[in-house]
Amino acid sequence: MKRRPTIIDVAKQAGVSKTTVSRVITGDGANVREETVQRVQEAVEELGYTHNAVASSLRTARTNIIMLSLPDITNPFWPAVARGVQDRMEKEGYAVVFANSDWDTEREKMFLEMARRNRFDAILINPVHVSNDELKATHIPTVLIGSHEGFPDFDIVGSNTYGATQLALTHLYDLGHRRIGLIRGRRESRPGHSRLRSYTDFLQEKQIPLDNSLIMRVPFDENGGRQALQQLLSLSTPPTAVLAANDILAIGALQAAHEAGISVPDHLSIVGIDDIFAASATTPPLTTIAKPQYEIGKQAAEFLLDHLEKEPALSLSKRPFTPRRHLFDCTLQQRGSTAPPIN
Amino acid sequence: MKRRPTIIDVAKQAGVSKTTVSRVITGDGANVREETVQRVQEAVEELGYTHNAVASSLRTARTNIIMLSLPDITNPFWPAVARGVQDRMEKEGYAVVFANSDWDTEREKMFLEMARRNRFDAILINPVHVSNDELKATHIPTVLIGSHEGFPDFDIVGSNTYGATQLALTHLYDLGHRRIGLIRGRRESRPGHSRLRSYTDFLQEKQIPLDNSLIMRVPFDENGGRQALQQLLSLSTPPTAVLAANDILAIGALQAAHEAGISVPDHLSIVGIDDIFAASATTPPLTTIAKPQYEIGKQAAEFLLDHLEKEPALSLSKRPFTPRRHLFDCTLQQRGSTAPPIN
DNA sequence: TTGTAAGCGTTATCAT
DNA sequence: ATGATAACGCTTACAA
Repeated sequence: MKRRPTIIDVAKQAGVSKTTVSRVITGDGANVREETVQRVQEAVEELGYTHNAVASSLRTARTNIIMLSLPDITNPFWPAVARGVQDRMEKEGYAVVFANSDWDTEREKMFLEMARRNRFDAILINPVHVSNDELKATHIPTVLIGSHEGFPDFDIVGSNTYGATQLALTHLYDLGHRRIGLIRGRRESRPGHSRLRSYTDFLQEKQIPLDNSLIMRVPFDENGGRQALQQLLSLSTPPTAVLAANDILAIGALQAAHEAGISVPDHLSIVGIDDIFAASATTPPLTTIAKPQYEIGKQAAEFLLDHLEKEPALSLSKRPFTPRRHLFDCTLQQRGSTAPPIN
Repeated sequence: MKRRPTIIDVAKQAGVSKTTVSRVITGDGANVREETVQRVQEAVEELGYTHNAVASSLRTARTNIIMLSLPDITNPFWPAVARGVQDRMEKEGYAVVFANSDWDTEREKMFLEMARRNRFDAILINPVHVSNDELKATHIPTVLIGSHEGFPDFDIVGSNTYGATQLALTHLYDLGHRRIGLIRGRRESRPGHSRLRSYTDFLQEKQIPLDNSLIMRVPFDENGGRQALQQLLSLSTPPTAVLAANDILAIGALQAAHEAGISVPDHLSIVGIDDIFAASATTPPLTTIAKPQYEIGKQAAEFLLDHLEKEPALSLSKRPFTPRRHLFDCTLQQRGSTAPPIN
């Protein structure tokens, strides 16, 4: 039973000190003779040595691991974002740990604790229940994903949800719709607000009276969308168009429409938000507001790297911190689920 | 600038030795007086101490982190599997690092190297390019996900791809189809084989002559499916039904059919495999073969835990190892994209 | 350019 | 039931 070789073994084999080995391995080769580098590398080969990142982390206080905390990895929106994050962070040598809170408060907090215990270098999070102060208390450099308010102490990357909603509503309005339903996710409290605000602002601007029976609040999944639409259809004067807070809800609504024998877009227009893969696979393909998911992830990583390059521990506490927000604009992805109202 | 408190600080505060603190923290409280436990815990509270997992790992040679290596996290199949893995592993206190190889050989290998350097406790992988021996060389307990052959040294969890294919073909055959196209993914070399074998076996059993022009091999995405179907439709006698190796390909094919003005299922039946979310969102909803994705992930985690509970380092090398394979049966999810052929 | 030696924060071993 | 002390494998002043 041979244990794994350490730098000491390598040092012996190469006939140098472990310091020198360390210098070679960390690429700090600047101050090592070329010939010595060779000898060390040969020894590494021969022994099949692998650098022990754990020991290194203990010494350097950097793990090169970051955490990405998300509410629901099975919503296709997030994997696309995650890829942007990963592509960028990997390039800098960071590994990305996924934390899937499943909308659960305790889990979300547990993950923060995990990040602390494991001394992860940074956190990227779409906060669902966790507060600004709780995030600050981790003392870990953190960047938020999602257009959230109430987080004055952090950089935020997201999309312009307010604008996205306006875009969708304008599209419907221009087609001639005046009675427009809104399907919101129940859990999505914070961004949900910005959608709602955008909705009411829009109605006001267009001088359309607000009808609360047109606003549905349902669980954030396909079935939620289905239920919401069923209820909307049962109104004495149903809407001629519906905006759903995301594509999953919209697809559920679309299915409910099919099931109810309502033809989309002839008798009902439906718009989603996100532009996930499935949006283009429905019939009719879903008109939706596209968010640059990959870019969002990438930009979030970029912000994080800024924090990491400076003094990791101090970035939050010390110098006056002005949070940056990068909200990507969204674009209308016009497909087949919207058309002028029939009458 | 106060550094983070260590067990030494806690020990001082509580008036005990750091050994005792360690005992309390690791839950090894068996041999500590209740009163002492109290004192230590109070000190922990007061100082805001968090256990340093890195230092602990260095000493114990366990990180409580496992790696999940996947080819494409944006294929909705995998997040569902991942959730099963995470739910199970979390319960045992493990964190899960995602590695997204994006079908790239170098990246996949790089991730193995990462797992070694970081001393991850185990690897869960859907191997795309990596070989049995390369996996063995990591000396890290590993379990495979996916129905792969050529990996004699590892436990495998997956689904019965061969059976799934038979199921789909039988369904089409029973509907009356005799000319059935097959759309395979180009990259998916190994499981692709088992689908192909199942396909040819089936034809043979039913005494249908094999027509190679009915077998398409395309990139593993929506566009691949689209292209494949276009080509199949351009044949002098096109197939009356098509089986796609996964739902993404099937959805691409479905779209191509729409675009070509071919009505599904009236003029063409399409079957997918996986039953991802989008499969039920298409019109017509896709008939497909459902795999128990969450269960697959959970079972894989279960196998892994077996390895972890025994001597981690020895599980591969020592005692005679009989690999287990747990292949879940798949079920036909009959929806709207299949019907008897028209003639 | 290279080596010596002192940590990093734990846990394991052995005493007491 | 508790404590002293030696690892764990690496990085980093400081010396040479």
